[in-house]
Amino acid sequence: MTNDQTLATLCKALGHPARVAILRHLLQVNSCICGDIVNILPLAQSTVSQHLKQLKEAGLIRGEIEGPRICYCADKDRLAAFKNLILSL
Amino acid sequence: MTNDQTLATLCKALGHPARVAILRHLLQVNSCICGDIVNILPLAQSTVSQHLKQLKEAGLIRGEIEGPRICYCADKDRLAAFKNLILSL
DNA sequence: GGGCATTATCGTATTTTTACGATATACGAT
DNA sequence: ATCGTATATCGTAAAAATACGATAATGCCC
Repeated sequence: MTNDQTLATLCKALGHPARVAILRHLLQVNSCICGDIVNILPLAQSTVSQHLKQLKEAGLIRGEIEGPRICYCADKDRLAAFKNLILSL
Repeated sequence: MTNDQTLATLCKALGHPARVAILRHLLQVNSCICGDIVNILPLAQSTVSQHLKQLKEAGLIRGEIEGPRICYCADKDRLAAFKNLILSL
């Protein structure tokens, strides 16, 4: 994957306000909540799950199984790499 | 427009490798070429024109009429604002 | 094991994006 | 005025994104 493609992929992942909001929230609350995101956003649970999947596929967040629930958190290394790619423009 | 929405809009504009390539090229060649972009990318002229339109609508590039051709250049202020929004994450 | 809570996935409808060719528009040059 | 070049726009087809409800899957607790 070229740098341009990586950058485009990461940008695309953040190319929706809901996903920006999700990432920002995960960065704020260091403890990784998940169902709370559904409560915060005005979207159905399945829609939030889809957005989470897209962020996960882009590598911006990770999800760890924790009992019956899944605990998401931001991948700060990946975010840092994203910032560097943007700054390289 | 909230910060999240602005960030999402800018990210969406760069959420395609062709548009990343266009922006990067405009930043490299300070003189604003246009038809050259069509030669560089493996895309039809109309498709390139559409990508330019999206970048222009996001404010990342500007187009100035220069005789029969239109001269595009990157909007460095807007790009700087984008970088700041990303860094604020 | 049965029920409860949490999350993912499926199916689907609607909208948006992407890409192209064809056509229109604008301008300089002849 | 006509031609050629450069760019935008239109029309359209195919693919992808977005959103939802319904359903499945997972794991705790009784």
